[in-house]
Amino acid sequence: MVELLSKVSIRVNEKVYLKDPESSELGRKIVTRSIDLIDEMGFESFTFRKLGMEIGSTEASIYRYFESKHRLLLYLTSWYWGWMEYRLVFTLANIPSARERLRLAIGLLTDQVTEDSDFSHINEVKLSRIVIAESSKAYLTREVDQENKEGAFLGYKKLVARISTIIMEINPDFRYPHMLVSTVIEGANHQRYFADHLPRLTNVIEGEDSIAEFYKQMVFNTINP
Amino acid sequence: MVELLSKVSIRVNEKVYLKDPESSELGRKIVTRSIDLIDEMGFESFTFRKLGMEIGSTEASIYRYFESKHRLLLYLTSWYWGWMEYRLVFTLANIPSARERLRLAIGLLTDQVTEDSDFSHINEVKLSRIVIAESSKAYLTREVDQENKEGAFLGYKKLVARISTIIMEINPDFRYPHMLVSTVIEGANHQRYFADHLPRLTNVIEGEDSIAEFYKQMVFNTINP
DNA sequence: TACAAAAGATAGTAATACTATCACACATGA
DNA sequence: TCATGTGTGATAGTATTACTATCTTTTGTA
Repeated sequence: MVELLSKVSIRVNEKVYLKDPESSELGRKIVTRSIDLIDEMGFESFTFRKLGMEIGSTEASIYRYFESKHRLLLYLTSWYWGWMEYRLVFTLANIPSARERLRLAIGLLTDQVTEDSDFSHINEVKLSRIVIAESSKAYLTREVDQENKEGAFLGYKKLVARISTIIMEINPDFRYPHMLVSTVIEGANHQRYFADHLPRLTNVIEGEDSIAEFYKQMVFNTINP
Repeated sequence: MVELLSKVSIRVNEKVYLKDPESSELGRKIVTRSIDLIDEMGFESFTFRKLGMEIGSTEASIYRYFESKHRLLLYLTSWYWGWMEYRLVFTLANIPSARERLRLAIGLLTDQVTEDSDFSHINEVKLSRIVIAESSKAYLTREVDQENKEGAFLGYKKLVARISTIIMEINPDFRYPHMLVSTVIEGANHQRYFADHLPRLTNVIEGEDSIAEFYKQMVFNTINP
């Protein structure tokens, strides 16, 4: 899989960038180092000026790739959902049982990302931390409707749709598949954040992945009581 | 209840403000009008300068009440969770059945707030929209640990703890009560936002409150399969 | 070698999120 | 009645941010 992946790149909707960052050395550096910086200092403190200094370039050059730092965040989150869908397709290939496919899918969405797959210039461990702490800010803005029209959230929606399909295979009468899947994705991210910062809002049990465990229980009991 | 409430005020942890906004006319105006403005223009575009102009005062005067606009957001969200807990206690009083209490609690958390209770200078309908669209930003910052230490999130944690207790009454073996409750609260808010802006991430069925319905199903099936 | 496209260098702007200082109105209490 | 202090208003100032504009230099390629 790693070999195959090394020949593949995740496509991000072209509306979120001005110039494809995959198309040049500078573009890839912008992406790689922005992930480092946002992970270190948080999205609020991150600026194109700081990034420029880090990569030995300038603000102006970065603006040729991304219209704003918000668009860069859209790029990073879109890439992440694209990557997730990619992993999902491979993970579920040739598994006949729908229940087993759903189990694997929930695992993928809720397990902690602990290994950098190393098939790109993107560090997925750091990126997953960014998604946990910052991805809500990608859509909680006044520009959400416009950006949605432009397709900025297609990757997320495709992922949700794909898993909803599995749920409908298991129980065609279940009325809220999209709601359930997006609850799991957002929920798992929030619970990981709570575990680190607001532990009284969650239940982390030493030595087990409670979050993955909880959401598996929740999904199966909800769709097939 | 309305009469009783008119004599009561929601207490917010005093660390989030410099001077209690309930203690003066100006303070109450700051809170009332900031809710209007944030609801209208979003938290990003909202500034103390604009608020000052709205209430015929100045930036400097507002800064005497709140250290920053972020602290004001903490105040508003804390007030909201305090108000929720208050309503919860009244709603659940004298209901012997734990299952019925849980049902009512989930309803309170997930139903849309459509009426301004009119017992304070705070418009709860607008505030609930702010909570839906902006409250994640109250804790998704690098200052979360410090602010948590100061007690900025106590209201939220108390509410979660209170509902968790009911769950434990129903099923003492359930291992993730806090996780379930915070998943419901955050989930319901996100789903309302999705319904308005990213409808393919949810399932809104015309003429019924799908969100409340879904989370009730989810909770009961999860704790008592 | 010629030429365009990409990147770098530099400068500038309006707005933001504060901070600092001073003046003044007004209520209280001695 | 005067002194005092508190709360508020008015004004100004700062560092930083999120861009934009323009010009020059480098680099790949035909």
